[in-house]
Amino acid sequence: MNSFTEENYLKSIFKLSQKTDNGVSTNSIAESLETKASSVTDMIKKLSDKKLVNYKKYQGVNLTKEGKDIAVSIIRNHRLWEVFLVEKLNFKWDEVHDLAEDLEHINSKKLTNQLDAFLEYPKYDPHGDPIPDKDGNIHRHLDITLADLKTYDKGIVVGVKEHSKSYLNYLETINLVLGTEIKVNKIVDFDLSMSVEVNKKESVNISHQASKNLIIKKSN
Amino acid sequence: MNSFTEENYLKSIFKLSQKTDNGVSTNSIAESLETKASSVTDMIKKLSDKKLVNYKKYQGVNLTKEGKDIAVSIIRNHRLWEVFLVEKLNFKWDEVHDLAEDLEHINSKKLTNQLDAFLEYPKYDPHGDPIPDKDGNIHRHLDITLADLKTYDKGIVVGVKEHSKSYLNYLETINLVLGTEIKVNKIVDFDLSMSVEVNKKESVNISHQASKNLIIKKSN
DNA sequence: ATATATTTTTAGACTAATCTAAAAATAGTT
DNA sequence: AACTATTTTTAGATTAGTCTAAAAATATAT
Ligand SMILES: [Mn+2]
Ligand SMILES: [Mn+2]
Ligand SMILES: [Mn+2]
Ligand SMILES: [Mn+2]
Repeated sequence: MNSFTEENYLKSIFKLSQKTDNGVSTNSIAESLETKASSVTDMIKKLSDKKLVNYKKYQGVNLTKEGKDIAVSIIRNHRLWEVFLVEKLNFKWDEVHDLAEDLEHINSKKLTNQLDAFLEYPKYDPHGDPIPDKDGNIHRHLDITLADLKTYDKGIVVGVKEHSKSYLNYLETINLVLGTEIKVNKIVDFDLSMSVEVNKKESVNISHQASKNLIIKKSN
Repeated sequence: MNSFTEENYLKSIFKLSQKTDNGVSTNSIAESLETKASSVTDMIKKLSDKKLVNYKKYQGVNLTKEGKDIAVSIIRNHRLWEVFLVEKLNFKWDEVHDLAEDLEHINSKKLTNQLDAFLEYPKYDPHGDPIPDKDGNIHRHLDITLADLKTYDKGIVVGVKEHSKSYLNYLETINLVLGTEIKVNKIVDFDLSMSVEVNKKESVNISHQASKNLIIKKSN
């Protein structure tokens, strides 16, 4: 089987490959895994020997079908466990990621599928990220953020692009959790900060930094 | 923190120390972990440096308070996860041990305690083994096995001393699962095999090998 | 008490994953 | 096209955990 380390590389390469058309660069992997480029090169060779990535020196890597399947199944595990922790064990959405990083490596198709059934086949995790189904299909949200909206646009909060505790905590204090209805009341052209109506009540001020990480489903 | 490997050594030493009054021998650890004595010696030194075991060369080891606490918490995790898998995810009692071997190393007090609460504070795991509570207290069954009973003794199956798939499967085929009422009808003095009445109905024949691994609570 | 058998430890080597420092390849700039 | 900067790879070392083979300590038997 594959080690935890190998699985983390595959997951990282999968996520990075969605942000680029070319191969995934050695440095970008190193950065995302907080390791050194030389370590990445070594691991890439290993994954290449195992036919989990396609690799030509200096050209970056791409996942093979098999490598991608493994990556997606780990992401599926991660997000299902996050749902479990929040829905069944009363964790908050800002507390589950690190635990899921460990739990995602428990390798059992039966466990994953039974957990999925137990949770009644959730489509999204506590951060709005889509959960790949049994066959690896992922239904992504349209990539519209609060920062993309115009004055008087309305919508519903459906996800976050930034998963740090501080950001999630902040959102909670201003009531911008998943499912919240919002309406843009004003956009300050100087710094692109916004005044946003939350659940038809209070207006809150939100920086561009914050608004561009909040995924919205426009509601007309 | 401690690695998976260190945790497995601690767990193994804890279990072995319950079967002996002296220190736990290097060879017994090696056997239980399916490794070599030389590897055990190395690891013991490491655990000793970390003050998790007391060790004098050639004298065997004993857990320190801290080492014991870690071992017990891992056993607590293991057994809670087994309950979860059986009660919530519809696993059979012979399918859960290997998964629990991995899950037990997920290290989070909060996770463990929330899981315990979610399962409504179970006292025993699917094999009848006692689950240590939050403070590490373990309420063991009296160590009476079916093989200890006399003719016409009655009792209830409350646990197993052997956890192999083949034994658990066999018990299921003859309906000797946890909670089953039994009565000893006959003991063959030649091979100590028994004829046992199960749930006041069928009588089954059981070898000594099988009966001495079944833990019974005598019912008068 | 001495010889023999068993257990435990040491010595030295191997693998996976990592690192630093240096070399090689690629990309960007004048 | 030539120089410079950046990225990637290589070379060599390190650490955790393991192994085999041999040495040392302890236990058992005569
Ligand atoms: Mn996460
Ligand atoms: Mn998530
Ligand atoms: Mn078990
Ligand atoms: Mn058990």
